[in-house]
Amino acid sequence: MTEVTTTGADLPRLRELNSLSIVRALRDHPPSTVTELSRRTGLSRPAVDVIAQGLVTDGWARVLEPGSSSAVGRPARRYQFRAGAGHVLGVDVGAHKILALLADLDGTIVHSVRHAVDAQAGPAERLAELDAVIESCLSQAGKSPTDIWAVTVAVTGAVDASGRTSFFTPLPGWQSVDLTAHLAGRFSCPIVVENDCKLGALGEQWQGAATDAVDIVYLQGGMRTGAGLIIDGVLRRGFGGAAGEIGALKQVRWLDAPAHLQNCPGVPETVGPDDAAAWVFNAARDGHKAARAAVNRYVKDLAVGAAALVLTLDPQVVVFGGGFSRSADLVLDPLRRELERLCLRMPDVRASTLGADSVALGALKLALNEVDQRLFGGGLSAPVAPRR
Amino acid sequence: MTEVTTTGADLPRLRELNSLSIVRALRDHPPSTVTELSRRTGLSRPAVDVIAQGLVTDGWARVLEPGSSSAVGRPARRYQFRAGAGHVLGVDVGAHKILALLADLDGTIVHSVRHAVDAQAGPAERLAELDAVIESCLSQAGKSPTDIWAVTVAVTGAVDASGRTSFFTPLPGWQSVDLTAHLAGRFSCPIVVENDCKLGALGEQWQGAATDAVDIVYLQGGMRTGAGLIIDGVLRRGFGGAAGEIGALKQVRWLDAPAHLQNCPGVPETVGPDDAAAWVFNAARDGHKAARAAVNRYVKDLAVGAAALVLTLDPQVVVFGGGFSRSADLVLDPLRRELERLCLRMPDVRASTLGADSVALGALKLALNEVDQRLFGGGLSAPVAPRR
DNA sequence: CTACTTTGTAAAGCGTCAAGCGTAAAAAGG
DNA sequence: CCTTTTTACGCTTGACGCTTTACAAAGTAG
Repeated sequence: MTEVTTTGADLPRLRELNSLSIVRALRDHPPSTVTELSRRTGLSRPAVDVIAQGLVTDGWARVLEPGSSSAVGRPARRYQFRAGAGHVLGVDVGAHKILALLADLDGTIVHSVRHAVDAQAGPAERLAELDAVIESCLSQAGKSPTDIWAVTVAVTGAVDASGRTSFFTPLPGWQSVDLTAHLAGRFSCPIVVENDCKLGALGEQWQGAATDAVDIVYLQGGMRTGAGLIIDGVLRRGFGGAAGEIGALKQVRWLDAPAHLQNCPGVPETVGPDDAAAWVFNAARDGHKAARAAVNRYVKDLAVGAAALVLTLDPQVVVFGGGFSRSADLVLDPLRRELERLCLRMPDVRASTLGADSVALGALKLALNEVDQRLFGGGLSAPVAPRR
Repeated sequence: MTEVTTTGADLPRLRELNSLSIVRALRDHPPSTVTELSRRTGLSRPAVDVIAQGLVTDGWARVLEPGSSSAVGRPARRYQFRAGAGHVLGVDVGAHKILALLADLDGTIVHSVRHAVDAQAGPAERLAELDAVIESCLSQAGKSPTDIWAVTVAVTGAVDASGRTSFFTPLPGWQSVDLTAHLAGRFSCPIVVENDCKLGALGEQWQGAATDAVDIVYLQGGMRTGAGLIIDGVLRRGFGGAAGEIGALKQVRWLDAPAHLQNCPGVPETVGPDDAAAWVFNAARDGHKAARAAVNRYVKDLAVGAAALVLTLDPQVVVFGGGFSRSADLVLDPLRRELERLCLRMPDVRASTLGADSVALGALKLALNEVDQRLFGGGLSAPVAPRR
């Protein structure tokens, strides 16, 4: 499914292309017979056989000798992509928690570690916690940093064009942190830092509520409101990495939208500011009048920005994710009503199915994409970790 | 530069791919020697020679026998892409005029015809005028409809996903018109109907103010305000063809923005409503106080929608086009100031260099793209007009 | 005219894939 | 247990397309 530029191609290149095509077919349906691969790629059986054997000697695939086959006829040898040849790491550095996911090249999650972090923690403390999470995730899975082929870290705030620094962020003291540089000492593989909303969108497209769509607006509803955009199947960063930051427009009341929930009258003293929103949602669900009004005001403000995104992009799907997506049952219907009122063509409005994990999963997916691009983008090199 | 999906490829496919690569190299630098092509494509000289000769016999290229060569060594035979093998038509159906451009496969304009149309004309009259423009454009260039390989028509209003009907439009009585069906009788080639703002964006990217950019927001400023979006080099229509219609949001005062100019106090009675805006711009340029204020109010309203687009997409360039782009000298600076105030990362703000022609040129480009996709998308068929 | 440079073209060699056919390995049926 | 059927394996042959090499052709520079 990947694309290669059409320049002059000679025979070795042709074989490389066909090898790639077999690798892809192998990854899509893990244990495949030669005949299946032949059918899927359009290549002849002998060709597939030779290539598959080459992949085995190169270390890209392993062969499963025929076990108990229930079918009639000679049981076929099966080839399998060696997903365990490399691993990738996706990390979500949030305000309250740090979540690391370790996965193999198939995207199968091997291990995950989640640590709680104080929202007020300074950058040094947060970085130390990040290191601890990564360290324990690797060691508990029995992996070393050299086994990792790509790392993606999700942070709040926009990430600039080089994918390096986040030039503004709500995390205290986080502006001056160069995460890439910080991790460069530990990993020699590619390191990507990306905005959390964008990665949330990627996660929902990969394994969440929008696997069927290619034009997606992902709304992150939480103490901070944001958006991630997928257009024609590809995550869009914008020229300077600031795509989706419609919340910066004052007419779009995203900055103040969560305040409707936090400042809702009737929240007990015992409920902290971080839990106020959850309390309001629960109260609204129970019929609490002021809470319902607060939720409605929140959705009304959310919808203005959402409408701006929808009118700009005309997406197929709008996914509501983020911390408040647990209360999507209260949000979705009024959000739909508002969008119906404001938009020309109504998109499909859905709740996130990944919840709080969407960002880390998106980070994982971006790391996998990075590996794909490096290893399969131009030619098929040996299965070793790419270097920066 | 075009992409092909990586499926299994055999030898004939390889040669097809290389033929394509040569065709492209040939189109980029028209009269090329075999050695040049060999260097550009990476193929060996004999291979290029064989393929080029094949292209000549197929009718895709012609050969120029060596003339007076100033260089040392044996003078080289030169191959040239036969741009005249086919032609495409781009038509802009505006409120006041219909403009048709006829070009060869290189995009070189062979002929153009412009007719004025009464803005109040009904659909029947407008369609008749469209037919007349196309008819005279073809006949004056000595072409018949069978010489045309693709037609694109620009209309105001959104165009739905199938590219067929425009489901709302400011042109009187235009809703019920099925332009594709109307033209299908005359042409057997692909016919595409598209929104004028989107095509304006394409035109500016192709030959206008944004040839260097791949992330472009095109603003159409005129009696109607609209936008076209190019992201990562590709014109984006949105899932339902309604991308860029941010003007439908009431908070974005695009609907009323031109009214600031039309209702400006001090416009003489003798100036009709269609010319009021032009008068106001001229007056503002002469220092007329009320006119300057009206222009500023116009730009302020324009900027809100522009900011929404910029914040959503974070483009590299914003191009100001449409009828008012003749007065870009008055618009650009205040527009920049407003965007600077509203946006996170400031894009490059430029005036259209194509003016009123950008839409028709964009239509031409879309028709050329259509031909490219049909003919060069998968394999290299004979040079004949593609059929729907 | 000769030396030199560059292009055009032919021949040889190699790598890749498709087609075809015999063989191997299992299950099903007698 | 043996035969038949079914499917996969693996080999050979042939065709195709590209590269390399070599050499003739067509110009310029001296």
